[in-house]
Amino acid sequence: MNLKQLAHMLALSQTTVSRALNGYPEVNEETRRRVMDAAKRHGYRPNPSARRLATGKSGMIGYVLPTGAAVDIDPHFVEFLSGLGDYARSHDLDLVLSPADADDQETTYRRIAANRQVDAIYISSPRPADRRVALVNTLGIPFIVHGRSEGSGFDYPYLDIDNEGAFHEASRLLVQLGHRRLALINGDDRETFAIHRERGVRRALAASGLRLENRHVCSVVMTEENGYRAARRLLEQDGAPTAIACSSLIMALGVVRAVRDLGLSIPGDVSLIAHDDVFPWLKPENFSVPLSTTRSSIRLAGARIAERLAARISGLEEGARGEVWPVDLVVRGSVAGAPV
Amino acid sequence: MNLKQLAHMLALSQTTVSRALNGYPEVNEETRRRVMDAAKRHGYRPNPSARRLATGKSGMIGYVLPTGAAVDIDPHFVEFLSGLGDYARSHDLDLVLSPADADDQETTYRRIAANRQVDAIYISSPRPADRRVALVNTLGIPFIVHGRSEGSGFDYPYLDIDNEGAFHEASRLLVQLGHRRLALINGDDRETFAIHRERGVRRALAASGLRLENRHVCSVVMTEENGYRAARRLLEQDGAPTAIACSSLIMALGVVRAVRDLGLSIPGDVSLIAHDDVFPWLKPENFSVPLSTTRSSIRLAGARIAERLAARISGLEEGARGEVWPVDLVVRGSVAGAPV
DNA sequence: AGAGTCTTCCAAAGCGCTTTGGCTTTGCTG
DNA sequence: CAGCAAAGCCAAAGCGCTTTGGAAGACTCT
Repeated sequence: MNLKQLAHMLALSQTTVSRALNGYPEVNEETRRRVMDAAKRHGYRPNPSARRLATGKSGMIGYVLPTGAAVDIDPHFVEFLSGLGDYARSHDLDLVLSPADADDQETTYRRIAANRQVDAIYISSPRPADRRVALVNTLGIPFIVHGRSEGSGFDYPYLDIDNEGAFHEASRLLVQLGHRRLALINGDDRETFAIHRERGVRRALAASGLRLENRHVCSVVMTEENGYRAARRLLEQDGAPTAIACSSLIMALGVVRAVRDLGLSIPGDVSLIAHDDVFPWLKPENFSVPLSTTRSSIRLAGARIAERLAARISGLEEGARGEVWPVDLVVRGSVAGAPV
Repeated sequence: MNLKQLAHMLALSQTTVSRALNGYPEVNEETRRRVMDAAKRHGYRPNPSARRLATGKSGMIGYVLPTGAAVDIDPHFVEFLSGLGDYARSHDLDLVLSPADADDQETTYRRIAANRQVDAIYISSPRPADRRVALVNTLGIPFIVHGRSEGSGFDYPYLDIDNEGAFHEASRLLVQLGHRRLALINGDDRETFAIHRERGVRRALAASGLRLENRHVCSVVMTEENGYRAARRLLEQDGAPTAIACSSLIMALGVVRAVRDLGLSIPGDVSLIAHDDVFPWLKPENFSVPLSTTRSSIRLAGARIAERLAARISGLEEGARGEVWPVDLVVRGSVAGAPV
C-alpha cells in the first residue's frame, strides 16, 4: 500500500493525502480525518527510503563504532545504549552503528554526513582536542558529545558528568579520614574523563598540602585484571598508599582481589572508593565489603543524550550548550580512617 | 556530486556510468576505467537513499533491541557486537538497532520488514517456540538466529554453540573426580541455552546413576549478585553440593565471593566450572583460583553471523542451515577431587 | 456586481539512483 | 556483400515520497 494507491482509493491527490498525513494546515479537517482513517485502516506506512530521498531526513541517530581485532567495545556502552534506546523507542528513532576501522574513523564520519544517512550523531569517549569533534562540527550535522574534549578552541554541545568534582570529593573525604598517601587507578589517560578525575584528586590533595605521587597513579584499560595488577603494584611498594580511588567497578573487583591476596583488608589496611556507572549486573553494595562510590547513571545519560539529539534534529535545541551533571558520593563500608 | 553531474562531466549517460560503477558487463573496460577514475577523483559516492529507493536494498543489518526501564541489555551483547561490527566494517554494512518495547517486539519486526529498512535481521536469545523466529520467518526477510528455538515446527537458519555438550563434558569431568552432588547455577531458564545446559548436566549425571536435584538448580538473571545469592543458598543447605557448574563468569564472581564468605575454599570444598564467553575485561585465568571454563568466543560468533547474513543477502546462502559450534573445556585450578 | 482573499485541492516537478528496451557501431560469417 | 550477432552506449521509465506553483470555488468587502 503506497501513497498513490491510498490517494486513488480516496479519490484525492497524493499531495492532499501527504499533507493530511503530515499535519499541514491547508487541508480540511474533515478530509484529514477521512485520510487518517483510511491510512490506519489499510495499515499505510510511508516508505522511509522514499521519504528520506525526498526530505533528506532519516529518523536515525548515528554512532561510529570503532572496531578491530584489538579494539574492545567498552561494556559501559550497553548501559548507555539501554538509556538511549529507551528514549529513542518512544520517539520512533532508530540507531545506526557504523563500524569503522579504529584508526580511521574520519572516513566513516564523512561518509555518514555526506550521505545524510542519519539526522544526528553522538560521539563518545572524547579526548582533548578530539579530531572527531572538530570534524563533525564542520560537517554541519547535529551532534552531541558524551563527555568533553578540552582545548579544541571552539564550543560544541555536550553532556558530561562532573568527574573532577566527583574525584575531588572522594579524595577530600579520604584526606579528612587521615589518609596521606592516596593512589589513583585510572582509565586510559588520553581520555578526558580520566584527566578530569586525576585533576580532582590532585586538587583535593593539594588543598591539604599533599600531592599525588606519580608512582601512585596508574592509567590502564579498565579490566578486572588491570585493576588487580595495578593494586598489587601499588600495595607492594614501600610507602604504599592507604587509600585508593578507582575509576571503575570492574577494576575495583581486581583491587579487592589483590588486597586479599596480599593478606590485607578493606578498609582496615586500605580504603577504597570507585566510580560506579550503575550497572544492573554489578553493584557496589554487594561487594564483600560494601564499596563506597561516586555514582552516576550512564543509562540516564544515554536517555538524556537521545532526548537532546531529538531536540536538535527538530530544531528545538541549538548552539553549543554544555551540560554537566553532578555526581553522588555514596559512602559505604570500604572507607575508614587511615591505619595508624 | 551526483550521478548526473558525473555523467555529464564524462560526456556519458547516467546509465553507462551507473553500470560501469556497479560492475555490469556491457561496458567497455577502458570506459569503465575512465569512470572509476573520475568517480574516485571527485569523491563520488552514490546516495544511499536513492539507491535504496531504486533497488530496495539498504546495506544494513537490523536488530530489534528490547528496551524498557526494567530491561537490561545483556553485557554479552557488546562482545557480540564487536565481532559483528568487525565483519560488517569490511563489507560496508551498517547495523540498525531498532528499539522496541520489550513486550511488543512484533510491531517493530513487522515495521522494519515492511519498510525494507534492512536487508537482514539477526535475532538473539531465542526461547523454545520463539514467536519472533516464526514471525520473521513468514516475513520473508533474510535472518539468522543466534542460538536455537526448539519446538517451532519448522527449520530456520541459526548459529549456536553446543551448550548441552559443553555442560555435559564439564559435569562428566566433575563426576569422574568423585563428585556426587552437583549444582547448576543457570541463566534464565526460559531461554534455550539454559535449557540445553541443564540437559547436559542431567545427562552426565544420569550416565553415572546420579541425578540433579531440583534444589541444586538455580535459574536467575546472570549478575554477580545473583551468583552470590544462589551459591550461598546452595552451600548452606544440608547435603550441599561439592561442585558447581555456572552459566557465566559474572555469576562466578559472586560464587567465589560466597564461597569465601562462608569460610570455604575452591577447590578444596567446592569445585567450580563456569561458562566463559571470552570477555576481554574479565578473564577466568585471573580469578584468585584460576577458573575452569567451558569456553566459546561470543565475538567470533558475532563475526560469523555477520558473514552468514551477508551471504544470505547476496543470495550465496540459502535454506535453513543450522550451525553448531563445539565448546572447549578448559581445566584450571578451580576443580579438584571431591572432598572426602 | 466586481475585485480581492481565503480555503482547499491538484498536477507535476523533483530527490538520485537503477534498469528496461532499443539503437548504433563493429566484426565476423557464408 | 548481405546478414547477423555481439559490444557498447543511451533515453526514459520507474522507485514512493514531498513540495512548488497554481487553479477552482467560496467568501468577504466596497
